[in-house]
Amino acid sequence: MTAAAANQSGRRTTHARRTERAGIRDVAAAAGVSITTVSDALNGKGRLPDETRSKVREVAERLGYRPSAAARTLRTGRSGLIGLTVTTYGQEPFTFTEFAYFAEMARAATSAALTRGYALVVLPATSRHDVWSNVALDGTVVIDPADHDPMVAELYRQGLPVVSDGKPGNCPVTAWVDNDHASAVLEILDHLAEAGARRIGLLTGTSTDTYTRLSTEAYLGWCRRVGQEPLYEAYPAHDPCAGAVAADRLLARPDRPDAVYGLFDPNGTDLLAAARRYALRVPEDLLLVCCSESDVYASTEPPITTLSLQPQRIGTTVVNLLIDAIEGIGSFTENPEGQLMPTELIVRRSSQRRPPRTTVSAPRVPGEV
Amino acid sequence: MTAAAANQSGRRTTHARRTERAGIRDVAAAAGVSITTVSDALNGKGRLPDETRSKVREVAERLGYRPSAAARTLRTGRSGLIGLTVTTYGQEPFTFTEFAYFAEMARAATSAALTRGYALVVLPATSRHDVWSNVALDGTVVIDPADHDPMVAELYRQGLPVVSDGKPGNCPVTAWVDNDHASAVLEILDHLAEAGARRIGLLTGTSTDTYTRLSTEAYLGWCRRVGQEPLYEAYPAHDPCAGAVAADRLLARPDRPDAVYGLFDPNGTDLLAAARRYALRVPEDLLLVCCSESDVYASTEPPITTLSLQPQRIGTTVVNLLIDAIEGIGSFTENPEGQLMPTELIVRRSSQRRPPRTTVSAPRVPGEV
DNA sequence: ATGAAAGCGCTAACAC
DNA sequence: GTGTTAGCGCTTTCAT
Repeated sequence: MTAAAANQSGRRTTHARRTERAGIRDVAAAAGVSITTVSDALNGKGRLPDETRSKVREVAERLGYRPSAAARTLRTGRSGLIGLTVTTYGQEPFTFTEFAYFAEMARAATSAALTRGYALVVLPATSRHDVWSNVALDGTVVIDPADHDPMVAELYRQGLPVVSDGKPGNCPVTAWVDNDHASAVLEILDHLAEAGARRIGLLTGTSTDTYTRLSTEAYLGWCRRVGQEPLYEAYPAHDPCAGAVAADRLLARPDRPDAVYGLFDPNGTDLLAAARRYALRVPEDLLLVCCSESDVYASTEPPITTLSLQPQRIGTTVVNLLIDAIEGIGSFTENPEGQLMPTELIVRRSSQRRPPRTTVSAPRVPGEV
Repeated sequence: MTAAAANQSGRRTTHARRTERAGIRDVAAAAGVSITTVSDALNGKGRLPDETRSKVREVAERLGYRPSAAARTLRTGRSGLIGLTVTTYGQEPFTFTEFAYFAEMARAATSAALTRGYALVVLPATSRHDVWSNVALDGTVVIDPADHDPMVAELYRQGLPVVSDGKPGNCPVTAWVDNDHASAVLEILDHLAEAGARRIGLLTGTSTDTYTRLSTEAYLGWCRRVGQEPLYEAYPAHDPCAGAVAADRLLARPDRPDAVYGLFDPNGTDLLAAARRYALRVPEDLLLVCCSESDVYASTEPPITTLSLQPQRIGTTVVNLLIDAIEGIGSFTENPEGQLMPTELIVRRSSQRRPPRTTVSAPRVPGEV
């Protein structure tokens, strides 16, 4: 045993081993090497003979040694943690996963982070300040930042990379990713018009996030262009009851639309229920499209056409951009890189006046099995 | 300026200020106090005059000082981070939020953690080992641990508190929470029998988790008791397509059930679709109940009776138990505390042969508005 | 090829 | 009341 090892273990014992877990010094002492060698052996660094390396590994294993993440973080300045900040709607406590979009996006983001060796922490923008300051982040994903988002500004000041889901209004993000919401809406409106709609209504939200704003603007622009009177109802998107009421109101109007596009997830079922109340057949009397990530719409009666924003893709991309920024040495550009991701229109019966010929086999009935 | 301050700032400058951010020493120097005073002032500790306290706060604010979470964690042994481990089903990459149950549970857990000043990290049990060892956790919530779960054993060895969602088979958890799955199933079967069902079928899973096992056993026991031939189809619960097929198969049997309980979320819509294919009216020809947290079943045609496992409640409870264990000084008991949480049966039309009198107003029709 | 020593930035014990 | 000092457990530079 070297003098150093004796010294170290001596110090340990005098402190009456207040920690149960083995530390790097214990491993070094047990293996008869220095802590440097242990560190290098375990991290695959330095130029040690394979013999030493495996010896150290074996001893570490035997002692059940687990390096301290805290110490490593302090020393290297990297925590391996990235934040996911969800803008909470209204005064709701925490609406994460309220919409399937967030749930899917968060899942993909978590998954992508893990693949690259990072863990992901969900931290609502409105969290207690002490929570934010208590967790060491290497960077943050921000969903739909506000125009002059103070939190993004603060993160920027701290020198942390920030990537946003949703084109940022006026804040210093490293990169951003978004759908082309305007195009998506126009595609849907054209699709409905082609299916015979003459008066297309919109179920939209009252909040001012980019998605709602861009989509509504695109709708209004389209109406202006084709000379249709806008027919829409807006409601606070975070309130599911309000959504059902708004759907009902839209179909109760004297100038009732013959097609509706709903911007939020549960609008499809709400509109379907409302249509039933007014004895409107879908798609004969009313064409329906809804923006949603849920596959329940594949088996409603009738199945409802949906627009998917592909949150998995966005979540994955956003995280990878962030980790690139973290690992790439200061790729801070004054003008952030932005990229638009495609959406996917899944056409089902609710938006087609006459069902197209498909290759799908006819529904089985008993006896035909 | 004290000698110490001069010395500190001197050291800083010689290092050519490699960090941009202000440290505690900078604040101390600028405020003309020692770093201890800064620490105490900012953390509300020690016995400082309010004057000093506010002075330090002001200086810290002016300098944009943010304490280093990494250093604090290393020093105090507390990271303020708790893990949420999701058992992934089969070979699927990461099924978190696949079922609304997980999504809801995770949301509630995150929220509860934040309320108590902790952040939550989602870490699948199968994550790369380096991710696990890279994040300093104060404790972990484990969803549905396996019988002799190696991960739980490892966490226990590390001295970390573990609380499980789902009664643990044989592993050392600090506490656990679960629903009374057996009772819930019996309640549903009785409910269906009361509504006139003579042959109740079950849509169940092939995996061996506690939920599936207990529920299926309860069903089989009930059948034995009332003398009904068991009628069930099992499928890998993580595969939505398999669910639709299994639903179809169950209704295609020559000994077709006149009521079905589905253990997993999308079974309701699948069964409804299958019923339509076989021209079965719900609830007249087929009674339906499904275990789900989704409210789409309130507006299907007909609305479907669901069993809610109350994941929000479970998520909240589990996190609070964990944080209690973290903050309470070693409340490790040999026999972990377990508690059963109630489930909620939400009765809708799909499980009632004749609709009960309700106080709900009749659906509005145009003109009545 | 290996080891000694210097901190990372903070908190807490103790001295004044 | 306030300051000095000793580490928390690692990684890394530099010397050998």
